Amino acid sequence: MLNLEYLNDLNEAQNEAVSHIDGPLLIVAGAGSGKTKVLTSRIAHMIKQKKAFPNQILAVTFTNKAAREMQNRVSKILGREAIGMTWLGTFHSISAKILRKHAQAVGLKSNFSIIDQDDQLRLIKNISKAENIDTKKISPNVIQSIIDRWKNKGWYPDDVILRKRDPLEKSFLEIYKIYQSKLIDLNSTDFGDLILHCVKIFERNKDISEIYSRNFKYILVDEYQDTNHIQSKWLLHLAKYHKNISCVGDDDQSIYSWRGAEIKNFLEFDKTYENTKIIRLEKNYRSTQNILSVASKLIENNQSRVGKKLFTNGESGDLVSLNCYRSVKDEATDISDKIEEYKKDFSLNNMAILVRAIFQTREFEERFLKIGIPYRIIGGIKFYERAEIKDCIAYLRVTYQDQDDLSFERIINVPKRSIGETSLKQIIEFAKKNKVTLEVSARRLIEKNEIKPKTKLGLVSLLNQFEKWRDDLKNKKIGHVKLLQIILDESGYSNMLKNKKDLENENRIENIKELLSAMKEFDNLESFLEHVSLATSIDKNWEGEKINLMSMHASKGLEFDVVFLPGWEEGLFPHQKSIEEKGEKGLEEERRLAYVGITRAKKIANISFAMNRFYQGDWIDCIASRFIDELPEENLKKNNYFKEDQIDDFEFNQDVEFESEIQSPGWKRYQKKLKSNQ
DNA sequence: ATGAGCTAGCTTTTT
DNA sequence: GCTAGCTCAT
Repeated sequence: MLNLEYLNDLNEAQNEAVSHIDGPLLIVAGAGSGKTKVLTSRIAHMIKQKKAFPNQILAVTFTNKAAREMQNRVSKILGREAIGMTWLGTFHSISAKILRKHAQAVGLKSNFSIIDQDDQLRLIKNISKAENIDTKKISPNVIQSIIDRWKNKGWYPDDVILRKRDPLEKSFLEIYKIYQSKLIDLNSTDFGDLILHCVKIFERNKDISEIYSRNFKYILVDEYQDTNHIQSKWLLHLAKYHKNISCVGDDDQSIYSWRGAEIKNFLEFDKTYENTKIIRLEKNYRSTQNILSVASKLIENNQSRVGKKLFTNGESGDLVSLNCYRSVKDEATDISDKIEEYKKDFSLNNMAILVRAIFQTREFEERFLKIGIPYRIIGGIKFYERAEIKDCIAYLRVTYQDQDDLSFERIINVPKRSIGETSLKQIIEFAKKNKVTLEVSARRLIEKNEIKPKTKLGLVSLLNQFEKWRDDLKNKKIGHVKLLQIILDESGYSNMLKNKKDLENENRIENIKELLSAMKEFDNLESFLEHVSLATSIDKNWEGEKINLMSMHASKGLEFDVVFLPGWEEGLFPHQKSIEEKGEKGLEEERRLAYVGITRAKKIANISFAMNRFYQGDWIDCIASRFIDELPEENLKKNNYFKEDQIDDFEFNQDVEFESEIQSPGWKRYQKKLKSNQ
């Protein structure tokens, strides 16, 4: 007897979406309409109905978190049957998996390194230096974004179509050419390559693409509105044989166009795939009617959208608060007072302050520190992007993959080995001339006795250590955790940290300890390095009771009982830059961001703005965001400051005492400590 | 080879 | 106002 219990739990539209298994399907899923539930139930349904084995289902997400969540929820429904979902993961992780099997088809070895944005930038800087490009005229950041854009379009350097208008593009292309061949030399890929190489392999080797497209009987894609051109092409290849592709998304929540996302993929899905069935999930299970009405009215101001009407059977709930404050400090103060109130009914973990720009969190941090509300900031510097962590990874990579010049360069003089800029330049020049890796170059130069004596000492010992660590890894079969400990001790890295006793270094040591413990989760160095390349954070449980501070972008996919949305001021939200750069399109994306923000709230939403803000060194007067005029009056309750006379009474009053308190070293230390503990 | 001193730029950041 | 990144001096 089939256990179809999971179907009972669904509403009509959801049920239809789950049961419609064959053929292309587009699920337009509004905020809080249970899209993850539908996706996971679909997978369960396919397996239960014996439509496919777990390894014949491809399920793609954008984030590791979403992938993990999906895996967990499928497992919950299926139990043991869910084992073997080998193709559930992010675009990048699945691409990496495919690419490792066929690496030689694009000139790589299967143990290639995956570099992040930081390394990308370093590589571009190196190239610019070598090619005598003035980085002031052509900034590496710009080059990087252009290269990414080209890769998102599916262009290798030879495919690039230049726009005549822009004469600079020609030099960008030159750099791109060098950059790309350099990556191959380094046996490395960047994030864009993972997907681009796959698509190129599929295009050039029909036999390979057929293996995969035949295997994937069913394909499911989450957050489809965020896919870019190359990702949609990637999907097209993989869906070619069975054409059973279902995509879930919400055009109203497309907020990553600056990452190359094209809503076009979503809006034109039914043109790309013939006989597409479209199902709308419009029943919202998350928010109260008032919150939903405010969000819906706002988003109706957007022109380019599929259009859907969200509804709920839930109660109307509290009116959405709309508050005007004299200054940002008043805003922070009043919000913290409200938090104290709400704390009686809700857990701090279920409250969030969502901001447009991350600097806005500062005002709240100061306030929370002052009155002792515990908080955590989500976002900011990612764990694996911290310098000390990247150093560790670089050591491991050099040991594992000797072509990785970027890692070599990173750690060659960390800790200090008297290998200065001149010596490094010498090594780089020689490597370039003889087309060898930096490591080989260094070895040759030593043989030829062309390195300064003092430098030679440090360099020889480092190179010998590489040999030793590789022997530890390959022949002595020392585990990866132990290996890193050995490396840190023998390289002098541990001593370097221990000798400099300040708070920052203590944090670094803590972070490395955390890294070591995270490494234990992996079977071997190989799988750990793969994880590191594609992950950004070590998943920590939300320890303790803390209110959450994060950007609206970071809040996508999350929900909270109580949500505060401060700083709704023209210029900040919608952000000036966004409108300047992308005009009406930019404005609509900002509005979608507002929509995402509001719809995070389950029970209580507080929108606010300040009339005065200290911004980039100046006090500036602010006016309410145009979005505020777009909110429906009947669902709002406004505070007193909306009354004229109150505004006239307003007297500017800068709190000097507080300012001096902020700058005290003790405060900074305290803040640093709190930040590192979150 | 390190640090003081100056300048430019300052949105978001799934991988 | 803050800070990263660079230059120039020691």
